[in-house]
This record gives sequence, C-alpha cells and structure tokens, in this order.
Amino acid sequence: MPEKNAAGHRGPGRTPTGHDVAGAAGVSQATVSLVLGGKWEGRVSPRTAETVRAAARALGYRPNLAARTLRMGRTRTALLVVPALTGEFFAAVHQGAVEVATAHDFGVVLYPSPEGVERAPDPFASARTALDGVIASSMAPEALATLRGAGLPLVMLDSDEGACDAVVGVDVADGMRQVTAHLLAAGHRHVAHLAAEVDSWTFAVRESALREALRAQGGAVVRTGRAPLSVRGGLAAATRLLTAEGNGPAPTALVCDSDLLAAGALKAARRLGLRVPEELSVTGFDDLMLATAVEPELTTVRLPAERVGAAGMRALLAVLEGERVETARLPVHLVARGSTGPCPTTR
Amino acid sequence: MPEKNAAGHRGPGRTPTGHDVAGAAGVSQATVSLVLGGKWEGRVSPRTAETVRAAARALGYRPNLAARTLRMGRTRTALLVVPALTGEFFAAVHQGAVEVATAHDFGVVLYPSPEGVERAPDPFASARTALDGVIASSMAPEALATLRGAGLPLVMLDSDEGACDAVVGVDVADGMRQVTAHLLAAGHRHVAHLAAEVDSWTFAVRESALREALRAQGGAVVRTGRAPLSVRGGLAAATRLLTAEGNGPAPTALVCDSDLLAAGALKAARRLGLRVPEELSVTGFDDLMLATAVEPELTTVRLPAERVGAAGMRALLAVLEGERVETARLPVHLVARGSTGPCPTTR
DNA sequence: CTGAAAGCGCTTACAG
DNA sequence: CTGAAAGCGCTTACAG
Repeated sequence: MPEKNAAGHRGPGRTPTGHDVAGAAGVSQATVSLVLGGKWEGRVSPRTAETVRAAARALGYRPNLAARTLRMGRTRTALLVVPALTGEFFAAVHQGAVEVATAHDFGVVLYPSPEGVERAPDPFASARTALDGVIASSMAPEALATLRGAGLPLVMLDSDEGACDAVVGVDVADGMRQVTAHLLAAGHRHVAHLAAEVDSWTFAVRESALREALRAQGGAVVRTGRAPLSVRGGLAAATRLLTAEGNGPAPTALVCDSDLLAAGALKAARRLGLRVPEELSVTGFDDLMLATAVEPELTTVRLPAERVGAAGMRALLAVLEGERVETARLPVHLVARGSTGPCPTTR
Repeated sequence: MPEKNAAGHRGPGRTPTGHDVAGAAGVSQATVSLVLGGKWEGRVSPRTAETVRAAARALGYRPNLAARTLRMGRTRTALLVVPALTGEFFAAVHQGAVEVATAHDFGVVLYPSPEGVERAPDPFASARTALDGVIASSMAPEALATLRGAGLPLVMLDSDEGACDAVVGVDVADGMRQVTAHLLAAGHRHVAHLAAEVDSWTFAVRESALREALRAQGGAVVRTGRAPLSVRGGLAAATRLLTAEGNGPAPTALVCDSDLLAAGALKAARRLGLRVPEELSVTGFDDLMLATAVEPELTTVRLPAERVGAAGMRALLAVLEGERVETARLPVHLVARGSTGPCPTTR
C-alpha cells in the first residue's frame, strides 16, 4: 500500500484522491469527477461545482493518470521514433539516462522546455502511460521492426512506406532540383555528388533527384563519392573525389547530401588549396546550425523540421479519429550563401 | 468499453489480458500474474509456468501498464528536464510534435533509437505513466518552478541548488583551470572572456573560475564581452571585444564560454583579418560537433554528457530507494586543437 | 441535480 | 501448488 514513495516524498500523508476531494467538498466522488472533467454543466449545480474546485485546489489534487488511462482505454500518448538525436550535448545526456533507465526497467520521458518567453506547457502533461500510436522517422529502421508487430497506428516521416497509416513527407526531390537550378544558373555543368552512406529513403531520393534534374537541364554528375554521415566522413570522401584523376571532366561543384558532409568538403578543399567558391562551389542540405558556423557559410536546403513534427502529430491524431489522412509533402527551399559562386572559366 | 481503438487497430478483437491468457492456459489469472512477473518459483509448478508462458506468447500478451501502475503506486518513469534540445534537425521535429500534442492534451514520449550496432532497447519500455521523479538541468529554470511544488524526488544536473535530493555536477571550474593553464603555458597573459549571456549556475562558475585561475597564475582577464548563446551572438560580441580601444592591453587569447561563441569568434577574427592561432588564440567549451567542423578546429573542453545523464539517472534511482546520495562532480578535460598557439610576441 | 455501483487489468495477501 | 477476492483511482451509465 504505497501511501508515500520510498524516500518519503510527496509531503505528509497520502497523495489526495478524488475521494478525498469529495469528502472535503461534501459530495460524492462521482460528482468530483464530473466537475473536474468539465462534464458537469446541466448535471451539477454551479455552486456545487465551485465548491468542488475549491476543495481540489486546497488539497492540491491531481487526478491519477494510471487510473484514468485504465478506465478510458486510451493513453493519449504518442511515441516519436527518431534516429539517435544529432550529436549535441543534451542529446547525449538523454542517451546516457536512457541506458541506465533501461537496465533498471525504467522509462525516460523527455521534456524539452521551450526557449525564451513562450508559454511553458505543464511538464506533467508529457507523462502518460503506454502508447496510442507512433510517429517514426524512416531513419530508425531497427526500431521500426519492433513497432510493426504492435499493431499500433503508425505515421511515417519522410518515407514512401506503404505499411503505415499516414505519411508526412518532405519534398527533398524538389530541394535537389532547386540546388541543381542554382548551380546551372551559375554556369556549372560538371557536378560531383557527395552522397551519404545511409540506407534510407530520403538519401535514395536525393541521389536520383539530383541525377535526373541535372540530366534534364544539360548538366551531369561526373563523379559520386559516399561517406558516413559526419564531418570526418565528408572530409575523407571529398578529398578522394577532388583528387581522382582520369575520370572524365573535373567537377566545378560539389553537391553534398548533408551539411555535415559539406562542412567536411570545405575542410578538404582548404587542405587541397582550392578556394571556395572561386574555384569550387559546395552545397549542403538540411540547414543545420553548422551551415552558418563554417566559412564560407553553406548554400544549403532548409528543411521545415518543426513542421514535420507538427504534421506528423496531426496526422496521428487524425488516424486515431478514424479520419482519412492525405499524404503530405512539405515544401523546402534553397538558402543561397557564400559557398557557391559562378563556374570558374579556367580549370 | 474500448475493445479496439477508434481506427480499428490492434488486429481482430480485443487486446489480450491476463484473464485471456489464464483461460488459454487453464489456470487462474493470479497464476498468470505470478508466472509472468517472475515470482512463481516455489509457488507454481514448473510445468504450469511453462504452459502459461506459452499461452502468453501465443496470444501476444502484453501486460497493461496502466493497471500495473495503478496497483503498484509506482510508475517507474523519470522526467528529464533539459533546455530546448540544441538546435538540430530532430530536436526541432520533436519540438513541433510536442506543440501540437500539448494543444490536444497529448504527451510525447521520445525514443532516440541507438546508433550503429548497439542493442535496441524495447521502445515500449520508454512508455510509462506519470512520474516517480525528475532529473533536471539548471538551464531550464521556468520548468523547475513548476516541478518544485510537486514534491517529487528531484536530481539537479550541473547546479549547486540545495532544494533537491541529489546533485550531479560537472567540474566546469576545473575545465576553465585547464584552459587557463594551457594558455599560460603558451605565453598568453592578456585574455578576453566571451561570456554567455545566460543566467545559470554553470556560466557563473565558468566566469569566476577563469578569473580566479588567471589571477592566481599571473594572467588577467583584460576584457569581458557577453553574447547570447549562438554563433551570431559570438560573432557580434567578439567583433566588439577585438576592436575595443583604450581598454588596457590588447588580448592575445579569447576564452569563450561555449563552442558556439567560439565559432562566432573565429568568424569575427577572419573578418578583422586576424589570423588564428598566429595572431589570436581562441578556446571553446563543450566539444560539440561544431568544434571540429570549423577551421581551425577548436581547442575546447570536453564534457562527459552521457555520463552526466547516466549519473543523474543512477542518483534518482538511489533516492527512490531511500539511499543517501553523494554529490558527484564529473571530470572534464581539455582537448587541444588548432585554434590555440603560442602568444604572438608582437602586437 | 446527485449518489451508488460497476468495471478497466493488474498484484498480492489470504485460504485452501 | 493453485484459486477467489480485494483494491489501486478513475469514468460513466443508471437510479433516484
């Protein structure tokens, strides 16, 4: 009978329940539930309702989520499956906490507090039971296998997977088309592609879209290199790409599948004594913070990350309501910066 | 009576309960609970136990977490409170999902799938009810106010707050001492400090530790600039710092409170025609991915982020067991790279 | 307008 | 070795 937790927290005595509130207000527990659940109008007198609210406030009552969930059969919780959070500080903090938690059969709910002056949502709103559905990135395939069998509503992000209830896509193909148009307008015709060595839908699309767009408009991919998705990987692969000989015309532009690779490419160019953008143009993809930290700043494609998350959640809510959900494909746009310039006439 | 959810998922019929397993195995529901809970030895015959396990497997039984939580009074869930995830792609995806979810009174459980070949923990292990305790960064003060009143066990990260049950610190003061020693050994005596304009414990410590260490060893902070925690902010503040006149001796080294600020400082130096590290040394803090993406690569201080998370979780588990928890202070170390060099003799 | 009662799916004494 | 029963705290028909 857990009247308090092991460390004696939650102050003196038990956590108040609806029954306690009922006692304090002189009504039944059912009435408390009705009032606090906002379903009292026409069923409880306004005066009684106010009494109940006052009692709840006085006791610091918080409804027990487990009980509500058990009764309702709905958890109001979604699972967001993403690739390991991009390698920054708090992502790693979270990872470490999850590892220990998992070993102790504990779960970790992450609550990213909003920046600046935005309203702070109640942290406790994030804390719920089990799952009603899943929103998953196509970049986390191992996790997907586990999820598939669960029979939960599933929304895929950035994928063309059929085995799910809705898809929220990002128009990366159009992003590559915009990159292509930008380079062709600057006179480039011979492009090298620094591709991510990652087996996922989004990178397959980037590759085919780039080839197609170039061919359609009179340019060509003259070389392709592959690298693991990191600055180091980009540096090594770009060095190989830029020093390869006898493989047809030398590229005047290097299109990278990600800003990470592009940052590596910038380092490679510098070490090879190639000036960017005078002698070589470089483009990234994603518009990470990195893109404006390096010099020159990267011409890249901005992806509407927050909108992807929002659209994914909306799609899941719609699926749960039994509504039909159209496949969304969110627009992206090119951000031209200093890493691209006119095609050098001599090379 | 929610036999299936609104969209008709979970396959045919109801989600199986312990009672269904009991029926299939020809035992009581209590026996099922004992067996599946691992508490059957000496109470249930091995044969019966095996029958139960087989039936559970056949039905695809998963215990209802809400029911278990309600019965146990423990949720086995921790809340990790951090500042908005550092501005990379999936952090923003998460943010967007949380916003919509919150508006619909939904929670979002984040499950970062592990990179590479590491074992993939069961995604469902992360999905739990309510909270047993909280692990919080001192950089999310607004959220803390809400948490304070809840009476939950609280572990603070990187803080000296007294109003909590345990503290897991990072020895940032020692990090600044290592930076100082590194610069003094290279001959620098006049240091400018590019401080983060963030009101949190960790930055207060960085500032005082730097001043103290320099003074103790014959150097001095000759100028201090403050900037919002971003590359842009660092660029602007570093430009002011490096062009200020008549404020005593010119600095030969710029110590930054974060890699973001240092990346901005590098940009400022380049625009002012100052070569790094020949004419100016720059140091960062945190060792983000950014640190090796920029040129020259940043001399910085590596923080054991994963260990912070792990130690925080461990501390919370200990608090929940009613154990005394000592304040930890995890070590950090300097990573020397290309952005620092010998003090220029002429300036 | 208000209360008594059922039941969500578990775990754990308690009988046998 | 196994089962019947209580009860965790809610929500929601159903009576009155």
